[in-house]
Amino acid sequence: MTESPLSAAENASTVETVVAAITEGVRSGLLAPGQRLVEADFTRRLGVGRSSVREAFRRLTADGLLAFVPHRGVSVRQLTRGEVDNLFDIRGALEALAVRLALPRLDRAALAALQARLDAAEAAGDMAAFSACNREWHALFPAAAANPQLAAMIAGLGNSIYWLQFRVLVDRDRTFATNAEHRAVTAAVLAGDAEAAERAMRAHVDGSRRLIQSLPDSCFAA
Amino acid sequence: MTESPLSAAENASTVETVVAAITEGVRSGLLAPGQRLVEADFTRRLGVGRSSVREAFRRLTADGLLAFVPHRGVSVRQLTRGEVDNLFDIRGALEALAVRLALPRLDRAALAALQARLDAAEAAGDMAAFSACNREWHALFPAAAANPQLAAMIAGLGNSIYWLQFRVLVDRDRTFATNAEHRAVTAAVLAGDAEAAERAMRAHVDGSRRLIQSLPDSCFAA
DNA sequence: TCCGATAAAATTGTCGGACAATAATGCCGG
DNA sequence: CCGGCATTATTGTCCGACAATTTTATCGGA
Repeated sequence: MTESPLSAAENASTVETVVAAITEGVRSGLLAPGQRLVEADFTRRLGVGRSSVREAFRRLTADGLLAFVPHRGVSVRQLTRGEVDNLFDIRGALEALAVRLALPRLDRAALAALQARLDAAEAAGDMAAFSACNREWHALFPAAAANPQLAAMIAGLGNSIYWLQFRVLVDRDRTFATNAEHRAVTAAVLAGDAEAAERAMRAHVDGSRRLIQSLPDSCFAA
Repeated sequence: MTESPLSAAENASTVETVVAAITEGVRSGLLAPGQRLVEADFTRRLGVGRSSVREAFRRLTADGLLAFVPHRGVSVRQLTRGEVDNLFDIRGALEALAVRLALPRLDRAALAALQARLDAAEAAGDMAAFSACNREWHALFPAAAANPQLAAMIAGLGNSIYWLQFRVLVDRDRTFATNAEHRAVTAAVLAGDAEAAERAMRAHVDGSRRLIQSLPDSCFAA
């Protein structure tokens, strides 16, 4: 997870270099969703052996970033509308769990951090800053939950739907709605009301789901 | 996911053969938890190349069955008490979600199947049969939920804690308790009460958690 | 004897080549 | 225009090799 965005050929192993390169390509849009990735391509362009490329492919497949079909190689994963919906069901349950687990463990500093991200998101000028604040706010709960496996799962879900994230959030109304939902969760957390916090987080995930589902068919796989 | 229990060397690819062999070894206890697996060992014993063994290792690592450390290879995964507890938190949330999603989709046949597994579990003579019925009963919900990703996640969690399963359930009292918990979930499902069914499933998972946590330290990793 | 440092062995990480198996592509006759 | 066949491209698997790293064995000194 979370490598430095560029220059990955420093202290990392060869396969991690490849993993970083592909991740970068997918996130930057250079590798389009559904696009097929050919081993020989990467061996040449990156100057590494086939072993490393194949292992990187497999690792990214396990992470949900690539899709693998026997005898046909891997391609940048693209989900159907139904699969995205399925993932949002799971995400709702896991994020709610993260909030419930995190709540009794949030100290004064963590609560302040929550509030800070909220304020920063509201004050953000551009979409990149807004998106970054949101991600950081979301990550605070899994981090505080003292459950690394849960955090990894939530991060994995985020990977799977990342390619959709930067098609939305360009909507001014939605930023306001998102801020409001985040405020509702934060308020419940500050009040120490686990039930309400869970409910608010589920509602927030559902809001995000509805937004994503409103995208045109062209954003999804067949 | 879900391979045929035996005779895996027939129509499958080489790496699937290796995967099946290792899975069998772990499940049968031939490969003890924490035991290190050496590539050269399997290349010789199974008569396959290093590529296949390495890929099988990676695939099983992604599945949670093996643990991987760079430059030190893989070993049969063994979890600490805390990690098991973390997984049970996740499992509770996901199984509850599976029940909620499955409930409106269970037709007459599925409900009958639920009841049948329940009855079979109560009538089971030996532990193996009892355990099998329980697994089948549990699997009905993810299957009916029409959410393959959720089913895969729950199956993965099951893999991670499988090595503990056959250390318990040797307790006569616990079989009764398990049956009672399963009956409670089934009853709520038959009544169409999603809230109660979710609660009952959470309670069941927690019962299983308590049982596992009562095992001695020797069953867990450091 | 016990301990730490060094040397040897074992194991993994990566490369390159090779070939069979399978899928994708193009050609050609109908 | 279409179906069947040959060609090509790509993946699946094996092999051998060597560097990097870890583990084990050896040995000298306190």
